[in-house]
Formats: sequence, C-alpha cells, structure tokens
Amino acid sequence: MEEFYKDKERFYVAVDCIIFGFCQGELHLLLLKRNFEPAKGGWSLMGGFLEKTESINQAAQRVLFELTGLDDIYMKQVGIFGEIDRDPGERVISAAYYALMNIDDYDPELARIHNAQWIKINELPVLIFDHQEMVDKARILLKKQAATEPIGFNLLPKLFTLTQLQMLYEAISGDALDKRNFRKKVKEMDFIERTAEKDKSGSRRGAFLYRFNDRKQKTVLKFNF
Amino acid sequence: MEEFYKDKERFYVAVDCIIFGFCQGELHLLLLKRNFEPAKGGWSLMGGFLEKTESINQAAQRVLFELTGLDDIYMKQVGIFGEIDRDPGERVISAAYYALMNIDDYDPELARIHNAQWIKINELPVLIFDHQEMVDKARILLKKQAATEPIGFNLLPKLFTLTQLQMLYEAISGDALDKRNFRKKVKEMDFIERTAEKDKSGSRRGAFLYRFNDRKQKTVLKFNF
DNA sequence: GCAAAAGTGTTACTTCTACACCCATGA
DNA sequence: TCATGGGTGTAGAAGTAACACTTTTGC
Repeated sequence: MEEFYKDKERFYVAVDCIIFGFCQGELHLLLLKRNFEPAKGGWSLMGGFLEKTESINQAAQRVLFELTGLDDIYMKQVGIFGEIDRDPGERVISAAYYALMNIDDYDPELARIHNAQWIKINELPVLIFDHQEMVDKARILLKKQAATEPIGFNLLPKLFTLTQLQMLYEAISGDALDKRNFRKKVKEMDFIERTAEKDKSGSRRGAFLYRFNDRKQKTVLKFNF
Repeated sequence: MEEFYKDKERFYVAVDCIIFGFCQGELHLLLLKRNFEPAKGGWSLMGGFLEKTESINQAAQRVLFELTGLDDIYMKQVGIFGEIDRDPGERVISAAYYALMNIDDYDPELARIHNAQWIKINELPVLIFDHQEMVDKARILLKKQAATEPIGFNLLPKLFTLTQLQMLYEAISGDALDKRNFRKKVKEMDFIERTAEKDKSGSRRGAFLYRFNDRKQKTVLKFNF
C-alpha cells in the first residue's frame, strides 16, 4: 500500500437492489423479510457487501444473481447512499441499483428459500434503514428513463399484448393513457412488431402478441429548460 | 462492531467533482494539475476521501469548498465508479458529483494555490484514472437534466442577457437554437424576468439583463418510450 | 455613417388531444 | 345471444420550425 492512502479511513460498501416486476396492471417490488440481524423481521431490499474481487457493478449483478439465479437482467445505478447512521449496525456506504425483470422468469421456489415476496408498489410495508428513500428515487428515475428509452420491455414477457404494454406505461407514469392514441403511437415505432400469434387468455376474441426488436431508436430530448 | 459485519472487506471511498463553468459561449471544467502521487503531473478532477464524520454528500460539498471557498454550489450525483483497478495506487470506490457554478465567483488566487484551471470542455487534456468517463457521464446527465429542470442559471451570473442564456443552452445541448423562437419561449416562462438594467459590455446598443426568480415550475415529461 | 449586436411576427407544418362505436369469440 | 376485452379514425387545438429585417449607439 502506498504512502498516500495511509491515513485514510476505509468503509464497508454495499449494494442494494430495487427489483421491479410487473403483473396484473401493477408494478411490484421483490422484497425480503430478513431473518437475520440487524433489523431481523423487517422488510428490506436485496443487498450484499462489495467484495475485493469484483467491481461495484459486478457486485450488483452478483447480488441479484444470488436471489434470482438470473444473470441477464437490466440494471441501472440509482445513486449512492451514505448518511452516517443509515445502517444502525455499522457505517456502510451503499450503492443502489434498480433492476427490471419479468416476474414470470422468477422461480417461486427461490422466493421461498430467500423469504422473498413480490409486493405491489402501492402497498409496500415499512422498509428498513433508508430503503424507502432508495425506492422513491428509483421510481422517479424509472419514470424519467422509461420516458426517453425503450426499457419497459424488460418488465414484460418476450411476447406481450398492447393492452399489457399500455397498462405497464400507465403504471410507470402514473397517468391514464388514451387507447387509440397509444396504439397509433406504437404503430409508428419500428422497434415494436406484431407477431402472428394471439393471446387468448385475456379475452374471448384474443389479442395479437407483439415483440420488441432491438432496432436502434432515436432518443428525443426536448428542451423545456 | 457487530458480529454480522466481521468478515466483510472495507474500502477507501472518495468523491470526485466535475465542476462546470460557462464563459465566452463555452462550457468549461475546473481541473487540477496534480503535484502529488499517484499520477503526479496528470490532470484530474478535484477529489477527496470520505471521512468518518460526514455523509457522502457532505464530503462532496466539503471537497468543493476546499477548492473554491464556496458552500452554496448546486451539486448532483453522477454515479459511483468502482472498477477494481480504476485507481492504480489502491482499491478506491469513488462517487462522482457534478457541480454548476458561475466562473466569476471563483477567486483566481485559489486557482493558483491549487494548481487549478478552467479548461474548455472541448479542449480537455488527457485525464487520470477514469476521470474522462466521469466527465462524459456528467455531460450526458447535465444535458438531460437541463432539458427538464431550470438548473442552467447556476452557471450564469445573477443578471444575464438573453444572448448569454441562449449560448449557454446551445453549449449544453450541442445544437444551435433559433433566436426568435428561443426568446418567444423565454417570454412565456414566468420564472425568468427582465430587469430595468442593461449590459453595455457586449454591444454598443446594450442588452437588457434578466434574472431568474425561483418560482416553482412544472416539469414536463413527455413519454416517447 | 457604419459596424455589431439587440430585438421583433407570421405562416406552414407537425404533433397532440379528445372522443365512441363495431368486432370476434367462448360460454 | 350476450358479455368481455380488442380494435379502429377524425377533427380541432396546440406547439414547433423556418424565416429577414429594423433598431440602437459608440467609434
């Protein structure tokens, strides 16, 4: 170790994951009921400590993998949380990430093992530490980012109906959308394509299934100051 | 210290500041030429180590204060940088913040003391470690945020002309704006008000000076997916 | 009197919003 | 045959984009 760093403090560094899922017209979070101290019995985000052998982004992926067994999940940094007393046990600096996943990809058996549950975002229990603050920041970020980049698809199955897609964007944005205007807009997006298949589960008539193809998309950024 | 944390690693945690200024129609960054190891002689962002007694946001403010003597500067988290080898001296996790300040508020004497310089953002030297990556991310963020929130004023003096304001937004967005359309839009914003004063330095005729009043503003967020 | 920046409106075009009915099917 | 969700078009309003000349004044 070099001279320069000698007198500096070192800190525990953690990652916490805000894991979004979508079903039945509502956003959900995957939360854990802790069966260990500190805050045993409390609801929390999935988290873990940074290790020497990994970058912080890798740590976030690892932590998510430990919980879900999945390694190709869309993740994004939310921010760094570093209040002195945010974790009453010890001084811990935490990097928060949000993850977007399709609930159907999650093995319920793993949920049982980890004491995890999908909970509607509008019916969250009290969370430990500053986890509610992390969730709030993640929701705002998700809303902003979903408005300018096509990331919503990470919350849906590979094939989805337009009704599902509309409900998803209504859930993210918090506003109702007009069905005809919504579908008109979707038609103009060449990265959403209709398949020949229909989903008959939601109605007698059946709805066409659509798919996201990752054709590049211009991001529009309008200046309102 | 509690049992739970015992076997966890601890890390150095730093903050690095991307300090934006604006003059002569161009964005600038305040950079330091390091006269200490590691990377002595290299150009770098202003940084410092997190201390036990402060939150990470406070650390960012402190570090900025050390360099500028100013404590009311607009700052925003850019992200956390945690690659294993990002600092070749030691493993350091760094939280990057951008800061927006009026160049005129900066005492040139402090620049001399710290070996600091304002450098045009399009003429940056090679930066140490991953600082260029931090700058790139900060610029993208600034552009996005300036498009939806009135934060640009932090880069201008209290009184400014419309030409200055337009040049600022052109510098941030990277696009030329139409003068008449720009001024029309400004007229509709009730948080920008004209004063009776004129600035005669930029032209013989003189230009009216405007001021930002912090009246609340609706943030528009249009969904393009 | 001229150079240099400040200031000012109109029109065509694009995009957005609001709105209501028929369709296909399984039970 | 009927209940349920799927699917479709138009017209008025709002916003955006393109465009050129006059004003002021110090030198």
